[in-house]
Parts: sequence; C-alpha cells; structure tokens
Amino acid sequence: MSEIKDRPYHHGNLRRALIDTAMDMLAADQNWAFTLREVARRTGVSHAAPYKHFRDREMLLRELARIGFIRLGESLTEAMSAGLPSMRAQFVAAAQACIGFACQNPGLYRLMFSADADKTIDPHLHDAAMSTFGILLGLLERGQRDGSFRSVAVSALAAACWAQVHGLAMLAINNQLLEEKVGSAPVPAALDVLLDGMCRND
Amino acid sequence: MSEIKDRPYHHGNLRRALIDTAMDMLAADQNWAFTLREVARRTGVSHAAPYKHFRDREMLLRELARIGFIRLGESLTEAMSAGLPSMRAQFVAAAQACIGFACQNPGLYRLMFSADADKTIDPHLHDAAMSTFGILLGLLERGQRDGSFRSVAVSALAAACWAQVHGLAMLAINNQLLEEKVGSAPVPAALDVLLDGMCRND
DNA sequence: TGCATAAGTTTCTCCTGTAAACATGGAGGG
DNA sequence: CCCTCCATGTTTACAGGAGAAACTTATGCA
Repeated sequence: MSEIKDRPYHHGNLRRALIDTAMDMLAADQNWAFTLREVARRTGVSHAAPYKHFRDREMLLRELARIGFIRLGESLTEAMSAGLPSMRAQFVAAAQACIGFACQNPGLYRLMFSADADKTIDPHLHDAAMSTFGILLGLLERGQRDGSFRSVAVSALAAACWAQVHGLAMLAINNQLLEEKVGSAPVPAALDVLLDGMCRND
Repeated sequence: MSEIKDRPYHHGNLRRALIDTAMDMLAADQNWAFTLREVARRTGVSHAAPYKHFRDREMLLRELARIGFIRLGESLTEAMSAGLPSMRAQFVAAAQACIGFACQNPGLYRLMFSADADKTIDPHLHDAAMSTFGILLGLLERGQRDGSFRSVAVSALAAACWAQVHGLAMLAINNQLLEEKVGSAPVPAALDVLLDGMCRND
C-alpha cells in the first residue's frame, strides 16, 4: 500500500526524489555546476515542478547542505565510537573521518561551507551545522576532563581544531596539498603538530 | 602622449580596465555573483568585448586570482618585516595579515581558493600561489634555523600552518566563527594552540 | 596611400532561474 | 456515488548570461 513504487501518487513524493537526484549529481559531478533544471530533468519532471517543493534553487541547496551536516555528524560519531584507547587517537580518527568525508563528497562538502548554504537564513541548517560542531566540542570537553587535553579555554581548542580540520579538508579537496610543498602525508603530519599543542606533554 | 586619458586609443587598454572593474566589483559585492556581461557594462563596452582579451569568463577569474595571490604575498611580506622580535610574533602577524586580507577581500579570497581558479590550468596562477606559499615556508625555515620552531619536517609544519590559517580565514569570511561556540577572539586563541605545538617549549 | 589586422559591436543560439496560467487527479463533503 | 477543491504537476513566457560568428573601425605599417 504505502510501499515505494517509483511514482505512486500524483507523481510520487517529488521532494525526496529531487533531493536524491541532486545528491547523486553532487556526488558524480565534481565540477559542481548545479542546475535546478537538470535536477528536474534527471528526476523526470518538468523544470518548474521543483518550485512546488522549494521556494528557489538556494532552498534546495540549503536542504542538501543540511543533510550533509547530518551525514558528516554520523561519520564523526562513528569514527569516535570505534573504541580507540586515547583521546588523541579518537581526535585523529574524527579529523580523518571529516577530511575523508570531504574528499569523498567534495561537491557536498564545498556546498556545506559555501555562501549558498547561508546559515543565517535557514534555522534548520544552522541547527544541523551546530549539532555537528557540537560533536567536536564534546570530544574536546571529554578530553579536557580526563586530562588528555590542556585546560585552556575549550573555545580556543575548538577554534583551532575546527579551523585546522576544515582547512585541511578544503585544501585536500582543491588539490592544494601538493606533495612537493607539504610532504607525502600532510594530514597526519599537520594533526600531529596541532595535537602537540593541544595535549599535555609533561 | 601615452598618458592615461580614460579611453585613449581604439578604446584604451581594455584588458586592464576590465580587470580593475572586476576587482572593484569583487570588493564591493560580497554576494559574489560575477557576470562577464556586467563587468563589460560597468567598463562601458559591449558584452562581447572582453572575449578579445580573455578566452572565457574563467580566464578572467584566474587572472584576478593571480593578482590576489600577489597582493596577499605583499601583505604577508609587509607584516613579517615589521621588525617583530620573535619568530612566534612574526608568525602571528603574518597569520593575522592573511586572515585580515581575507576579511577585507572576501570575494577575492574565496575566488583564489575556489574551483574557478584552477591552478592546474594556468601556470602563472600556479606560480603566484606557490610563490605566496613560499613566503610561509621561508618563515618556518628561518624559525627552525634559529631554534624557535621544532625540528620536525618543515612540510608538516607547513601543512599545519597553511591549513590552520586558511581554515580560520574561510571560517571568518563565512561568519562561522560564532562567539557562542568559539570564544570572543578565536583567531589569536587558535593560533596560540597551534604555536604551542610548533614551538620548542623546553 | 592603402591595406591587413587588432579590437569593438551586433546578432544569434542555447542555457538558466523564475513567474503565471493552465491541467489533473485524488480526497473529502454532500 | 458524484462533484468540487487543492496540491501537485505542466506549459508557456520572459529576462538575463555564456559564448560564437559575422560585421565594423581605426591604426600601424608597407
């Protein structure tokens, strides 16, 4: 009855279909030339149909970004709950999960941090982003409580980590971590430097 | 004779005029909705004129990015040559100069690190970017020689610094350094954490 | 003097975003 | 059980952008 049958109803639940198609396109095209019309075309509906579900193109983009933050959060949570012994190892795992996520979904990741995904417009998007950021904060707080991380203001740690990881992700995506300049394994190397500043090393 | 008189010649040296107009637009519009046609319009020529000087829209964008890297390099050099006593202070100055540059020219900075400015296509752009990156490398090497910075592989330091500074710049531009999450002065706080890992602290 | 050519302009095609008018079919009231 | 309304589609229309091609000028040079 309520089974998925491709286009059950009037046309099906287009909203979901459009999001899925767009997500697929983001994954496939690293060129990132997003077009509402092509999303509609690939979904098999007229080019005006999407406007019944999204006020404009950017509203769809924001929804994609929101889902991206949720997925990123899941990746982070999963990486951190792998039962790694030290906080430091957990942090490295989370950072690498984030950068891995970015490299596997460059279009989506770029979108999530682009001006198109304006967090001041869409509270849901804002919440999703903050929730994901909160995962990082949680890790840092736990690390401070158990003495792994230094007891400076957690906001300083957070800014440093957030910037570092996001910076590495962006540079990795844009192929700007050239081996000639930055070594063969820049991500762990950079994280080590940061962690040396974060961890208690007495 | 060869004085600038707005439109001296056939029409003047359009190339330069287009670049200047585009640069002004980048500085004014934070919205970053770049159109070749509007650049042409604002420069007072037909919409097809730019194609006599730039193969396509992206070629102009790449030239803008190239100039941006040169300017950023100048900012960095200036910040570093302010006669600051310690390497650490010099690094902070350079980092803040970079982030300040980004905040004052968000459109340009975003362009410089966007997919539109594809460094694999344009060797001149690639060289400009590498040259600017080289300024950072130079600072790190000097700091290692005089014992300020730890003697790990300089490429690890470079990756960490590059990512950190670029990450902070991008987050700052995108208004994602929210005080509630990241404190009131996230930039120096984050740099301090990083520097604690970079510097010899024995 | 006169022509080849760089540099601009017009015109054209194809694409996009978005609005408005129109169509349709399923759900709910009589 | 039918009829009507509305959500969800489609068609059509319009403004703008990228870029190609054909046309026009004025300059530098033979």
